[in-house]
Amino acid sequence: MRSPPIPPASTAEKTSAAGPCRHKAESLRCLSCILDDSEYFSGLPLVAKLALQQALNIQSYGRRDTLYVEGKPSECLHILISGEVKVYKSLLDGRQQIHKVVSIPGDLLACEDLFLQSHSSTAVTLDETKVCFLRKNHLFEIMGQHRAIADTLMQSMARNLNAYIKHVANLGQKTALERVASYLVFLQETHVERNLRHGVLEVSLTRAELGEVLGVTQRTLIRSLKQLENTRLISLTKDGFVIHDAPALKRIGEAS
Amino acid sequence: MRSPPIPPASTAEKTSAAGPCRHKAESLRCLSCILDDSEYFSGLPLVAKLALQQALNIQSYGRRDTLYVEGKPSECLHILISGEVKVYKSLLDGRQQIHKVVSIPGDLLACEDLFLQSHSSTAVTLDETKVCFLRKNHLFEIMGQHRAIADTLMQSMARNLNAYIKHVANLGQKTALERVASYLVFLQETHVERNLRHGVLEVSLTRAELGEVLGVTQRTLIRSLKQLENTRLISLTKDGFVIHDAPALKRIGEAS
DNA sequence: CCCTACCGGTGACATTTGTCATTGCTGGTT
DNA sequence: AACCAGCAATGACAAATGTCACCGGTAGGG
Repeated sequence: MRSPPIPPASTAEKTSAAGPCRHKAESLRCLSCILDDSEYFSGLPLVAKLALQQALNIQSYGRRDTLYVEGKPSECLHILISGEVKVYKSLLDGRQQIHKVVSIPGDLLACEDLFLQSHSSTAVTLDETKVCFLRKNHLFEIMGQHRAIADTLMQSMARNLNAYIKHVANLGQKTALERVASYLVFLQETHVERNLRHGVLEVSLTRAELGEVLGVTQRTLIRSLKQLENTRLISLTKDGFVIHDAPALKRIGEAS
Repeated sequence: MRSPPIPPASTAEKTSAAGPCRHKAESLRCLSCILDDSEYFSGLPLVAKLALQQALNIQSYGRRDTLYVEGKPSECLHILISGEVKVYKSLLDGRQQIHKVVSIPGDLLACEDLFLQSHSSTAVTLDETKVCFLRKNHLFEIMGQHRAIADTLMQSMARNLNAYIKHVANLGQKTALERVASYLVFLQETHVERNLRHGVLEVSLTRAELGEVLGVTQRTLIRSLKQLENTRLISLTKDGFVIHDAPALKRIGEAS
């Protein structure tokens, strides 16, 4: 009974212009540095990284392109190179629940669907985005040869699991204001060396989407933001949020 | 601002009376059949199972005993043998969010904390319960020798992850009634060969706890149950729920 | 036996959140 | 310049949910 149904998926094939992969020379060169830069993969032994590299393919997407769709067969694991992707589930009447926004290079996409026949959620880019992907059977094969890769994957899954646990705690027992506050703190903490320009927290989600992350409507999201602004904890600027009093925000959003 | 704070933890050491582990002869005999019975471990090669068995210890708990506490060092992985355990997080003011109720023999407890220094949640028994546990360093050692165990663990983690994803979808975008309906369906589906006696769905949670699972207060939980009863979809009996029209419930709780 | 504690359930009311219609701003297009 | 689409924001009102005080049954303990 809310927003209109899911927009049609405009799958992309184009190799878009602004590839923010720090190197001009694409392909292997780029892949190799992805693995090195990533907090998760950089610890792998060299042979393992090489084996991975050879199985990877790069793909570029534009804004609001679809990576994969809920219910469709799940065949690949994706690794984010650059850009941002929202991952969500839809209800029949159009309500959407955004589970996460994946924006850290090296983060995995669809790793929760690794042992499932089909995708449990839909992934759509927010920006120009590059990912590399890896067929499941290929991955399992490599994992058999390199234990370190299985370990890495398991840790990544554990991290994911803990993110979801935190999300459940937020959605389950907090008021709208508390959710907003703790999400802002979360954003600031995770984006501190990246999307934070001149103290302004840039967010690529619309107000409605932010609401879908936090399980509230656009109306109450705005109400809560306003309330935080009125109490001087944040400011709303044209291109993002400015956080004035992070400790106070943290206190409001406090769970345990 | 709601219920009183967390009850004190009365850790148990007793070997309680009603050990529902199908065999009288405890110890190794029992452990071996746990691994065989469990959907997750039964597929393991024999050597792997033997290695696991030797690292396991059995522990018995009474009702409302604490297995582990949020924030305390996380040192073991637990495997449920029998009984039921609720896993939850607390907010400062006493609000609790129950993440899951673990009740299937062979299910893992604290596997989300495997790579964490301390437990991210608290686990308390609902019934007389037996678990076996396994020190982390021991586990990692065994995993190194038997790849199959690492695989099993990863799959278990993936299953867990998907359960949380489903939970997020419920809590995020559904009304109280929808949550209750989909939880009842979930209970019926997962407990169909176990807790379902004469068509009555027995639940060991209080109304307040059920509310904490679904992220609503006791009051609205009861309201929703009543509404479902008034529309003849379920009945409330002294010892549980009777589901009359599962398809209709499913339709109400439908996400996708 | 009474007493008490706990649990399920209810009513009345307060508060929060959702719905809907509307405004104004902005950037892009013609 | 005129127009349009998309987004942020607001007000008024409706509906859902939470809070609180209370009742009644029941199981366990002295």
